[in-house]
Amino acid sequence: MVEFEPDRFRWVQVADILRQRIADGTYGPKHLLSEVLLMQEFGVARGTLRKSMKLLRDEGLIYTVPNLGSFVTPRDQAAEQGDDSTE
Amino acid sequence: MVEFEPDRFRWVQVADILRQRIADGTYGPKHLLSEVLLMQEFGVARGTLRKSMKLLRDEGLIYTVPNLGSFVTPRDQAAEQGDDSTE
DNA sequence: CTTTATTTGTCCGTATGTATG
DNA sequence: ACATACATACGGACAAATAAA
Repeated sequence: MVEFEPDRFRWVQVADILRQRIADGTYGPKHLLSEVLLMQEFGVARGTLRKSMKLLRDEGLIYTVPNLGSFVTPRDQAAEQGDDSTE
Repeated sequence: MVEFEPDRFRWVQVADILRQRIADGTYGPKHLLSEVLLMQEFGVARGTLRKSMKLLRDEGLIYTVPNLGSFVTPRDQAAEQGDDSTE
């Protein structure tokens, strides 16, 4: 459960937590940011979470594929070159 | 087509109708409660119908098998012995 | 074994209504 | 009047499992 400060808007606090997780590396480039899971985790409504997601999307931290999900934007796409080939 | 009262939520009214049909015997133990068919019959969205189904499932009136369908919970499982349908 | 159809599970996008500050 | 926050309700789209041909 997440503690929310009454002074700051919830959707701002949620966005702040998500932003930190992205910077922290908790959410990798392939991590799915599901609205349903996140709204359950934070205990907020969908509209609230979507507002947070919109902020992160506006910042370029995540990108959303309609009917699929939202994912973390890779910081360096070129880094994929030197990586594997097993895929 | 089903008439919905504006005062009560649709998913509650749908659940009420389905509950009555189960008690009525319209839906037997082997009857498949298809989401697609029911949403077409009641003229509601899938999310609405799924909410009604969740309520009935929570009440124990129906059970849902993933990727298969939802069925009416037999009141008396032993009754299946002496009872057999033309199927 | 492959294909097709059916069904549930889950995802996002959108709009509306209600309550609160 | 306005923004926040929640719940309801609609729609479309994709994935996975099951059953049947």
